[in-house]
Amino acid sequence: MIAYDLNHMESQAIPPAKSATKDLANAIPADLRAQACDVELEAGEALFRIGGKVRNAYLVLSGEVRLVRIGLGGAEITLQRSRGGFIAEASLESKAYHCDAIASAPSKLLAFPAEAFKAALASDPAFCREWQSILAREVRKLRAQCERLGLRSAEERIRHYIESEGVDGAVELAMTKKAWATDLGLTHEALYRALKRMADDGSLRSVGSRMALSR
Amino acid sequence: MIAYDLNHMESQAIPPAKSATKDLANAIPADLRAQACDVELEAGEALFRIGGKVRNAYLVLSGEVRLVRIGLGGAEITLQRSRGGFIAEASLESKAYHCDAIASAPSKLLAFPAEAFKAALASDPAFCREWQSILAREVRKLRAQCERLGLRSAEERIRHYIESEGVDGAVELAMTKKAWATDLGLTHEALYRALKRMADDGSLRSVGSRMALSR
DNA sequence: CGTACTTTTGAATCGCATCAAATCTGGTGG
DNA sequence: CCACCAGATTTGATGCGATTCAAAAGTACG
Repeated sequence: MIAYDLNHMESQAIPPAKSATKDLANAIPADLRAQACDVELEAGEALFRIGGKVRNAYLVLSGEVRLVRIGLGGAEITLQRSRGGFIAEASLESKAYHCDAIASAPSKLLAFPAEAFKAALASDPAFCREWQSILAREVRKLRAQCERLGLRSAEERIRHYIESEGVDGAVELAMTKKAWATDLGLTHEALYRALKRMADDGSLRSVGSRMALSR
Repeated sequence: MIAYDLNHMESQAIPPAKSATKDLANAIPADLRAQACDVELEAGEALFRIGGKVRNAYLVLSGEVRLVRIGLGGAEITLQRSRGGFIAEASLESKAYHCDAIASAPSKLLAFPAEAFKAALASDPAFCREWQSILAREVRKLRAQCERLGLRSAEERIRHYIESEGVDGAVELAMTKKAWATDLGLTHEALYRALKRMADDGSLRSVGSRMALSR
């Protein structure tokens, strides 16, 4: 039994699924949906372990699940973190898992039998198209995220986020600023300060959770 | 006509396609492959422009192509950067492009007619599966990359890279260290210094382009 | 054998992380 | 309704590590 770093555990329940997750659930054919099981995990509990046989496709409904591998020095390496949406879908093709999946907060998920999932993909052209579309959207979002994290300053990342996720230089944040900071690869302090600087010099107007760039 | 930031232009030709790109090309059915056109771009040249009709799926063989949007203040926002592999594949579903595609180095690509591409996906189950598998791999790679860029120190990113991209705590780098630094979201100086520190304290052994973690 | 680029090292600076602590806010139970 | 609590939001002080600017040495290739 491996002890996981408790720094990554959220002490409190994480808000319910985002709307996007609901869309995902709707994309699933009824007959496949009927075969899904509910899974509930406590913080720190494992969904699967490295070497385990791939039996299911998992959809995270709420909470947070991380894919983790233990490195040489015993340090843990997070490969993916899901707070809604599919997790480890790339493992569907493998026989066995190449990492551990650990809930870092109390989480609810849906488990679809892997065989049924693959069969549905093969036999249901609409689902197949939908699945490709889901993957393609995910790829686009992740690429933008990588570009953003490659930027050096807090302000550049904020601008990039608003310009790429928002419309016309404005976004309605769907999360707390603290969570946003994590998404941007910043500490919350750095984010607050950068926002203040931008508000002060007039390049950003912020009302509640709506952020709009100026000029 | 929009002038693009020349800082992002590579003055020199970028090495030929990685082996992964070759695999991609092989995944494409012969009849689709036969319909592909070669495209060559000079540095700074546009592959397509925002608002343009989506006519093709593009595979970058060599060089570098960036998807770029111009923000409010005239600053450019890079959404994706491809140095091999498909680019803008998420746009296949759209009618028109929502960003510009600019070569930042002399580049060669293949253009597949979008209709033929989609038809092949629909009619060729093997290609459809292969395409899903390509997307899933891409998703996995990008998620690992995002996790890596979220790490705060150069050393952590190096460890993460080696542990997640390599085998048994060792990788054979397929690029120059300078290019690696960009992948890691670091300046090349920061990478060289971090590598030296790690070599000095014995946590990394490096022979040529092979990097191995110790302990 | 010269040119272009990578690799390496140095010095100075700046921005972000870190540690601390005070307020604010929404939700809970008495 | 109010007291209370857990997080979120802010602000401050400090230090470290990465960026930046510079320049030298190494290397591949025509």
